[in-house]
Amino acid sequence: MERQSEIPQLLGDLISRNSTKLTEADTRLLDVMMQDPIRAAMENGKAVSFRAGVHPASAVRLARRLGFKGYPEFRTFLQANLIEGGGDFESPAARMAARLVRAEDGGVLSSVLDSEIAALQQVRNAVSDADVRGFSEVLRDCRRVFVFGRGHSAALASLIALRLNRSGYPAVDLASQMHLIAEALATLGPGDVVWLLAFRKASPLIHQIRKIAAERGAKVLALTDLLSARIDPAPDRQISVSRGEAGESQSLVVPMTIANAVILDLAAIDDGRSLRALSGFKAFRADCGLSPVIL
Amino acid sequence: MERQSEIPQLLGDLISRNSTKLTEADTRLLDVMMQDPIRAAMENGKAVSFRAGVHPASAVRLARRLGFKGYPEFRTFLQANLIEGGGDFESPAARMAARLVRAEDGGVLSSVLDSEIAALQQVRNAVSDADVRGFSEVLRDCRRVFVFGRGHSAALASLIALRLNRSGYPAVDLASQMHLIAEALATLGPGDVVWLLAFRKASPLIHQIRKIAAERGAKVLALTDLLSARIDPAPDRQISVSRGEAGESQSLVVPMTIANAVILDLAAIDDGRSLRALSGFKAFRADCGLSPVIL
DNA sequence: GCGGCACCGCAAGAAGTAATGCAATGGAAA
DNA sequence: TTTCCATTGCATTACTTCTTGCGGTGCCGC
Repeated sequence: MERQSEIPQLLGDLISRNSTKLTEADTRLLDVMMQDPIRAAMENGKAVSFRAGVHPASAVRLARRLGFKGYPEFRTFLQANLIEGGGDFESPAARMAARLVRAEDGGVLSSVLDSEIAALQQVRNAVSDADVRGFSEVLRDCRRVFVFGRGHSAALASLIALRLNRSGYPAVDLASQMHLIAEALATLGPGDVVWLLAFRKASPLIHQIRKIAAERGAKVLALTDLLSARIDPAPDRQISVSRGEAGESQSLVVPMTIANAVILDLAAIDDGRSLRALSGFKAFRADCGLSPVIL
Repeated sequence: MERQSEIPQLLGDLISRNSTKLTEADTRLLDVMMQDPIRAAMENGKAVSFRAGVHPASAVRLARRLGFKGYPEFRTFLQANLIEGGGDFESPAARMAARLVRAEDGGVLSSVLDSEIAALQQVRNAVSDADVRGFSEVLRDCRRVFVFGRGHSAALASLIALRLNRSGYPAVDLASQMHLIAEALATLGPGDVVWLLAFRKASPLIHQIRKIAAERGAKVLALTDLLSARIDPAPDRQISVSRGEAGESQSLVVPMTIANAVILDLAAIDDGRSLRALSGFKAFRADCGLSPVIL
């Protein structure tokens, strides 16, 4: 099949090449397709031809006329066009291949960078601004925050608690207070928020804490990967991100970035509370009289 | 079907709503879908399940578990989500416009992602594989590691210490042991390594610790940004990176990624020591008899 | 260690989609 | 006007995709 050697890169190209032999029905079909290429690439021949007001058989014949073996092959072409042309959306396979090539000639660093960047790119698809806003709204309206994570997530939990405190939101890192955890949970009530972090394996403690929060009417935020997404009862707000490539990514880059976005968004919706607290903290540190060694 | 009155606007939403009943196969499928929602919306159940490495039947069952009548209805939902909400793959121009609109009305997430990705890209120019290797070699040949960071860096320090320990390198996070810091430093000697972390403002403690390490013949690694790069006397190895735009990027993404690269590189040059320790740790956790609540 | 339970893959059957032979319509040339 | 040809729509056939009952397997609680 010589078409392979000269696959038109665009639908428009393809049309102009064959414009002489196009019929009335073909035109109607292509018109509909050009108006909404996304739908065209997703729908099946029957649906497209219905929208074009022609018989499904015409869609098949158009595909063949354009040089494809059948309609499915035509649709595959449309899809490939969209995905490739889409800029950020290389196919995962292509991305993986690129990474392997780079990993071969480069060292560890560039391959780590590649995989972190790819993971961050994927966040665009997996997490919406509404998700972030959901978290920040809950935080804005709460009295106290308890952050909890075990293992690697513990580091992230302490960072989140630190940043929330500096933004004027009373936050406690439960993991660093394990010996006081019962006391902390005992005072939990409506108006409090528990922010859970779980990756790769949700600690049983996570579930117990979630249960206690439910009983006491505290809200629950959960930032997890898909492996740890099962929390019962479901958190009030949850953001689940892909755990990335098959490789055991130990990285906290993605969740940390999401947490950063939440805290930044919080500052955008709390009428200056965060900003005031931050500058207050700065001033305090400057002239509190404490030794700089301690700070 | 009452689902119609409350159709979740996003796949993520839908996952968190049903997160409790998701199975292993479901997770694999959703993972693949989240990584490339466009493909997922276009492909049929068979293709998606193949990419996820599960049986097509699992795709159907996932769809039903999520509340759809069957897989086709699930795919229709995915498509609808993309068309109205995402705009993730309109023409490049349209996408750019959409991004601007989103950024204007507060799309914090994507701007955070952009700046983190840009910061990671810069690392390629600022840090070489030789720098990474320099760190990992020092770590490989040392007896003990002391990691130190204040403020935000403290979270990173604890993460580094945790990972080094799991890799079989005795490491202590000094910041979490502030009350014992004198005792720890008192035993410092040749063969020990101090890994310093400093960003935006090097704590005076950093300099004192560096001085003590010099007197006692311990090696010093420093991971800093350019503002905190002046440590006297100079560390044995130092990596200085820009943490992103001039804006007050509080993010630890860049240093964390470099630390990850170092630890990964360490595993590549220590003849299996890291790998053995990691699998040893895994085995220990599995049958040490300790309550999983603690771990 | 033994039942009970949930999950997964398999494979047969059901549903839906695509392809093709055939007849009807409409237009152009003889 | 008649004939021929292209194109469309319909209906049937062929094919792909989806669904579902069944048996094997692993895990948890007893």
